[in-house]
Amino acid sequence: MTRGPRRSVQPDAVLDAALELIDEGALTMRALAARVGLTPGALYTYFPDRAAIVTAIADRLLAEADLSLLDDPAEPPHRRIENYALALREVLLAHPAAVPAILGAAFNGPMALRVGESLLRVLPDARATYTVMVYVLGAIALEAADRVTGSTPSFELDPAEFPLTSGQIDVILAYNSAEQFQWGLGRVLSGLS
Amino acid sequence: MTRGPRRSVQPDAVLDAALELIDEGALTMRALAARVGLTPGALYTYFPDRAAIVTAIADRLLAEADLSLLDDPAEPPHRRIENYALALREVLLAHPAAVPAILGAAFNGPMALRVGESLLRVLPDARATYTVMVYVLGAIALEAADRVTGSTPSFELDPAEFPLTSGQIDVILAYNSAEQFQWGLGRVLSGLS
DNA sequence: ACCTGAACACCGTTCAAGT
DNA sequence: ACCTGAACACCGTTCAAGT
Repeated sequence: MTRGPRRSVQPDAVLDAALELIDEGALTMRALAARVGLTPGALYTYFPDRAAIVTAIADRLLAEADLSLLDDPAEPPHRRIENYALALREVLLAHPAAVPAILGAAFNGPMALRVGESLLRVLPDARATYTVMVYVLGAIALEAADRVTGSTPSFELDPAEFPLTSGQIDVILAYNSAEQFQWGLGRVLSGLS
Repeated sequence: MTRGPRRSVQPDAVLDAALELIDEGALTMRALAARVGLTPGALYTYFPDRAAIVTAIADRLLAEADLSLLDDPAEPPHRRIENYALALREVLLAHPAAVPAILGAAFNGPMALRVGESLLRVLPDARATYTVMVYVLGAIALEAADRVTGSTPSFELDPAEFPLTSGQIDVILAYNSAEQFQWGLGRVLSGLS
């Protein structure tokens, strides 16, 4: 039914290259065109503009986390959410520089709707579902920001001015861990019960 | 002690103009220079680069939320956090386009340390404090993203494919409200008790 | 120290023209 | 429809030269 290959590259290949460039630190139309062997102008046959490429990547990343984890009948509801949240964290933190775009397009893409619907199946109160999404996306966004900036920046910390912060500095430096992520999610879920 | 005015504009005036331009949708060094009556190159006497301007703005916005709300002895701990969180939300959502920068520089600026220390005074467990920050900043980031994109985009929603989403569409459209923000924060805090 | 003018090395996007 | 080549209207940053 589909016509033969008229384009020299597949749209998915363009998105692959675009994600690579984001991971490398800078996505530009010119670099993207060069990577797929095209002229910059030719990209506008594939996507209307740069923003469309970014939101397409956001939706594709969202699709990489296994949504069926939320429907696993072998697990209790809270654990299903935990499993999916951890999977999503893994997928998104593999591409920290792409995370801001995901936050930006969080509820626009088709995949976001599917995630929301699946979450509602296990946590039927929409307010509770939204609270979970806020926690999960917020934690991932903060971790991602930390990774792109280059982790914690030398930390000039005066113990006299910041006694409590200094006293728990070991915990604070461990903020960005799956353990802290999971601990907080557990507290959030318990507060929603 | 300080010398007389050698510069034609104050650094704070540069930041004011920069925030204006962010609010208007695009901060460029050239537009910023024009607004304060300088040549683009002259800006590099004030700030080393564009990124420094953005993080300075982030820290200044963070400073606008009244931190003393966290130490108000007339209020119980949870309500102090609620009051501060609502104040911060108000300050940041007044400049939604600047919010991503705040997320990015969340823990680097001097003001962020002060916020953290104050939070630890009312919620002494660093893990709990971080969980609250994740919720608060996550909620603000999602609301801000929604505002810059231009609120909810026409919403093509098939009730057959997304029955639960459709059934609570009224709640979902009210996601971005101080009420939802406060409700979720209450649940988070109760989970942390 | 502060500022200008001019340059350097880039951007995203458009569009006539070719196939 | 897809693609090239070239242009348009921008960027951030640097730097000699002036005050």
